[in-house]
Amino acid sequence: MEYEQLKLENQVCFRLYTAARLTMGAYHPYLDPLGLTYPQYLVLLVLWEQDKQPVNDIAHKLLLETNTVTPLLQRMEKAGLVKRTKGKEDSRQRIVSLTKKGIEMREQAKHIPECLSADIIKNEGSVEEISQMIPTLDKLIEGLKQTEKNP
Amino acid sequence: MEYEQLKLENQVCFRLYTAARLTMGAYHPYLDPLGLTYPQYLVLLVLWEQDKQPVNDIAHKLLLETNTVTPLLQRMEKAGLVKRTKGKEDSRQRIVSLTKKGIEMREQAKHIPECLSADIIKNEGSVEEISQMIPTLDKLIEGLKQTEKNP
DNA sequence: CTAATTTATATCGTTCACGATGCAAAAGTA
DNA sequence: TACTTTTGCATCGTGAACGATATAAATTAG
Repeated sequence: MEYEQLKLENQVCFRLYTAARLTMGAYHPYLDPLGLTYPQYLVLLVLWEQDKQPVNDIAHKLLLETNTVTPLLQRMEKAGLVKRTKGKEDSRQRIVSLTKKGIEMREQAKHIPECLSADIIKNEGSVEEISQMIPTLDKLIEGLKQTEKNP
Repeated sequence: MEYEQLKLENQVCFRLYTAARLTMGAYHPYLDPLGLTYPQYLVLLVLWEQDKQPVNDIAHKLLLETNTVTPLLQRMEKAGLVKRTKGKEDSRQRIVSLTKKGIEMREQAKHIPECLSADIIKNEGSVEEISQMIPTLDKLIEGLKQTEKNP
């Protein structure tokens, strides 16, 4: 068959795309009550590890463009989760810091990872098997990061 | 450490999310010249396997909602790739069929899968290793599909 | 020290992705 | 047959994601 490789069934990328979407969906039961979206949750993960970071650092850690992160942070500021202040040394920078609400949310989010693990176990597929993908995904991501740069 | 599990580094989901985004980005060099986006390419994959399908079938195969697929198809119709006609038996249905342009594009897209494989090989990480994720991703997707249904 | 360049962020336009809602056709029920 | 429910698709609003472009501050070059 000449077009065998164009079959959906044979495509890893489609699976990645779908798995990522459905996974984000699996967060809904836990993030909705907190009024968070998944990308907003990711920003909080970054800030919980280290508060007071410029936009660029956050974007870099999430492998996102700043023009994605900026509106995200604006919405999070409006929601009272973070504040954005001008950098002191470099006044081009916007330093993003957690508000009291943003800090406190960590406590409420503490159990989300294990809840998700439990959900995944419940519906077939072990967490171990999924964790085994980590090194491969990391290599894939690392490779694709390079591809972006080299035309 | 109490919040160890909230570290970005320990999260499979973030890797899936990132890998999926970067992978879609890797399609750009091949899809842009054809004037296609990745989801539009996916719709074409579905239609190339079987022409003349109702919106629902396409959405179901891509695991998307119809309210995502409908505007997608409207844009593809405007681009002259598909046409949408009322179903004969069930007039609620919209049957999506390939135009001449949509059919011919298959020939131009034929080599995209191998191009992508080549790109991935080039930047570290073998295709074999990535293909090994397929069964796990399939189980994960199957599990998450169930989770959607059961509250 | 002025001019050109780079950097950090923001804005805009387009395309997904999806929950909520609407609507008309079909199917099921009384 | 009339009525209710379900189904298939569309519309609307919101939040990403990102290319292109803009702007101001910092850096570098001359």
